[in-house]
Amino acid sequence: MTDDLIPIPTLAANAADALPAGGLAAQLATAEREGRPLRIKLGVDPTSADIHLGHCVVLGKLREFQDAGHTAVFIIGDYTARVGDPSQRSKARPSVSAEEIDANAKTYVEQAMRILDPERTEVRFNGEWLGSMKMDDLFGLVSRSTIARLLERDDFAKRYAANEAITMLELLYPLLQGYDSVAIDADVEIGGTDQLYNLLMGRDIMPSYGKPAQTVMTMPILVGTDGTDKMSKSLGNYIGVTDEPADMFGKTMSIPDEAMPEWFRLASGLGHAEREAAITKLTNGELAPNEAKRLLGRSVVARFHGAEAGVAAEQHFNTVFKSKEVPDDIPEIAFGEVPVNEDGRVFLPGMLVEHMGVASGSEARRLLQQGSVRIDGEALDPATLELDPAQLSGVVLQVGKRRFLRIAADA
RNA sequence: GGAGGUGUGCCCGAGUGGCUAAAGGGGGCGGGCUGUAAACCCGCUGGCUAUGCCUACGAUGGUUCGAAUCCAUCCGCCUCCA
Repeated sequence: MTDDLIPIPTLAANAADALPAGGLAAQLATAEREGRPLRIKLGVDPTSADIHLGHCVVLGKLREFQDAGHTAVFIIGDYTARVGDPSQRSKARPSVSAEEIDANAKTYVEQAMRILDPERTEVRFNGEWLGSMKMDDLFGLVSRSTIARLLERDDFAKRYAANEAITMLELLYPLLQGYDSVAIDADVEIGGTDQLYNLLMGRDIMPSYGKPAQTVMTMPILVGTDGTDKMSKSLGNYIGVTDEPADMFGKTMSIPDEAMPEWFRLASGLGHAEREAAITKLTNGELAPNEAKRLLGRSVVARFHGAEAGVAAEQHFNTVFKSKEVPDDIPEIAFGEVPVNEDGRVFLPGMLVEHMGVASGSEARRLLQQGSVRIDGEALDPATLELDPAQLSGVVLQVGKRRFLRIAADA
């Protein structure tokens, strides 16, 4: 990854790979000499609206390039989203409607700008060139590859071997994505390691369109909060960029210790030197695991909500989980909002569903039976289904460890 | 055009006529423990103001006292041969 003559200090430091060897270094040197920023491509498919820490790995890398003076070309695959990237489809590919795609694209860009520098970002939609592509051009494009070449791709090969369906459309996907690089004159393309094949396809076809082949950089895939699977919304092991600070911190605390180094490198948002220092200290015992994880949690929160929010989130965590006390910043309702039935009593399952985010009355009954409903810290008798409203005046109602509701006193 | 496979709860997956709100696992939730919303242990896990009632095994319609299980038709998904 590093050239003997031209070292790349940090841009490739946490990357999984940068191809071809020395390619990036040469480009950086040329850019420097000519005073021209490189065009760094990142393509995303807006198949889901919200982005999470996993997406932020590549976005963060893109930001690093921006900070080094280069131009980010952020491609929204509004057109390719209709095809569906096969690498994201191990089983059923959720088909997304055009309206959804547009809506997703909007929030996606919005959220990505929390990481990227808008001043140095060019946002493009690939429908711009793919949507108007003529049959002739498409034929020209598809003739640049072969079935054998496409089937080299690992997940195609696996699915083919496992007798799973591969549609023609999916087969086309890498070519379309590769064409994006032609359309926007990419110098470098960034993506997750799962995108390697697609990135290389862009590199492959560019010369035949008379463009210099892009170099590619892949970033490792971030594991989710469970520490095993790739972070994804559908697995529920994610931290969303719009999550509340307390949630971000808590979810970070829940990752397995073994995942910490990787999270420092890919998710913390810390600079190269800082994150490596933390990992070293963690490894040699200078930094206790608990402290390391707290640092990680603060860093993650700080990345999206600012440093003070990171500290506050840690304090909130201490209150709720260490001292098991009621935090200050909890939702509150007026006494009049407490639902009362014809007999003038409070039906607890209804109350919990209405105000505490419990999924159903049956679920609420279960929680009551398990003794997880508390009033001012005191567990309710499992048999209790109804209460006198007066018993809820000016109390804190709690379900489980982290759902709280303050009820104002009766006036 | 022909042959075959398959469709079960959030997911995977057992179940070939009653004991099935449906084994087992995962996930989730709750409790305990803990530096931790980790690991581990235990419990719960369709809905309904509820000692009962309703809905549920791709869909519809049948057979039967009784169906996820049998029959018919249809729909979806997958593979192979041509």
